[in-house]
Amino acid sequence: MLSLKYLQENQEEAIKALKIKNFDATEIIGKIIDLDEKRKATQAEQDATQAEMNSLSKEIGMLFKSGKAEEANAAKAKTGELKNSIAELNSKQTSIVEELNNLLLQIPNIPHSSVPAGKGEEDNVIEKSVGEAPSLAPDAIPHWELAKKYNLIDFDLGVKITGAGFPLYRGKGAILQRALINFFLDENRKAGYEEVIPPLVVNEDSGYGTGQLPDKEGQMYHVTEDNLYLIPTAEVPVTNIYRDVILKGEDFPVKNTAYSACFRREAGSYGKDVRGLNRLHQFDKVEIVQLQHPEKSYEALEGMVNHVESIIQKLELPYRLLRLCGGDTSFTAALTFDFEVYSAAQDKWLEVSSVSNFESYQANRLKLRFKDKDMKKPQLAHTLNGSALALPRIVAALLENHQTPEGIKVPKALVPYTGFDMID
RNA sequence: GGAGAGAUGGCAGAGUGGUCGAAUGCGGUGGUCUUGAAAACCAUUGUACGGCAACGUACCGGGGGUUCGAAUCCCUCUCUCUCCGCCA
Repeated sequence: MLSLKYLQENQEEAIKALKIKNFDATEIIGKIIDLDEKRKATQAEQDATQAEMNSLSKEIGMLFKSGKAEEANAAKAKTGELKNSIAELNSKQTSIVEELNNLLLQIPNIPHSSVPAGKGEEDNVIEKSVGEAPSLAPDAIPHWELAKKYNLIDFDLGVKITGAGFPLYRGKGAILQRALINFFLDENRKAGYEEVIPPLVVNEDSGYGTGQLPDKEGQMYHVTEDNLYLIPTAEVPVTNIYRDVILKGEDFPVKNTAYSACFRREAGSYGKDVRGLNRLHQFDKVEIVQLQHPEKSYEALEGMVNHVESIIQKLELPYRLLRLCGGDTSFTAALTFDFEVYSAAQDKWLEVSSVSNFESYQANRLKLRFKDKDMKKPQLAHTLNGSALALPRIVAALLENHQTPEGIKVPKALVPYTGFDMID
């Protein structure tokens, strides 16, 4: 969420910038600023009353100690009224703060000045397009058929065991998964990211910390018995490492990478987009997370984009880089770049990575701050994350783009990890 | 699953109803001394909100209660540890 202070100091600017995200903030920001005035006034009144109460209590203690029981009891009589008004002010304050918070949570992150206006996918800006779609044989087939042909993925068995969207990888298909995970982790480690293996299940606090709760509650699998949630991405447990943390300035940059299985209910997605590996309930992903000094977060974003790009290049896949427009940038991001890989057999672009700078939007809710020696008060850090990379669509693109009449060619960089150079 | 113990500042650890935002030790920061460092000594060292400031208010795992007054007493939840059981 945005900080109150920012909104107070930059009201006009914020309203203008949020229009890029097609969000009219005029009314809500006005309400917030009014409410905060109320909050301050009520707080001041409450503090003063409490101060009076405190000193009266102290006095009573002294009186009792010095044996003046009568005076003490007289003073006691006065406390009842104070007590009532404190309770009253307190409940008033609680509801003001609650309302204020609710409103704050409804405002999306301010988009970066370079975010283009636009309504949806079609307005995203293609930053670059690299590599050419391979000229496939006329009988080229989509990955779900390739997966069957070479016995790599058994979707039917997944349905039998669990349900749709939970594929079973086998043989070279399973090895390919493991190879990709290790390849990605190694690449990330070489780029300075510390590897972590986080829990795959998180508690409510963590869900709120990264903003999955309360708004996206329905998208996560919920273990009601223990009130825990299956993670939709490693971003959740990894970013929550830093919840309620105050870093030192010299700790930056903090760089973590994690492989995890990801679980998404994907309630409401049906149809041809869910064919094969395009959209799953359980999938594998290697994530990168960075915490940065506010002055350096955009430099870091660029570094992350370049890093992800280098991995895709090593996989020998044709890709393009998109700068998301306001309408397609997520609620919490300030600037997002998407990588899409071309699937020749499906004749469509598949999103394989999304790299975003959240600036202090996530950090504010997480209470992730840093403090330099010369700083009086802790300041919010910037958080960034990206997929490096998500497996299913990479696998789909690898199978489809590298298919030959003899079999599927494994990219050179991956061979040391798979132990074979051809799937046949 | 059963029985018990516990949760206090960056860490360790005192504090069982008022003078406690909290002793003490360690750590951190600044300084004195030193050619430099170490040691020693001195000072300082939580977060949030309000206020130009002085200062005020809140926070001793979370929530609720008793009381004029709660870190301290009561209830409840969560978590951690120990033992037993079960088990990868």
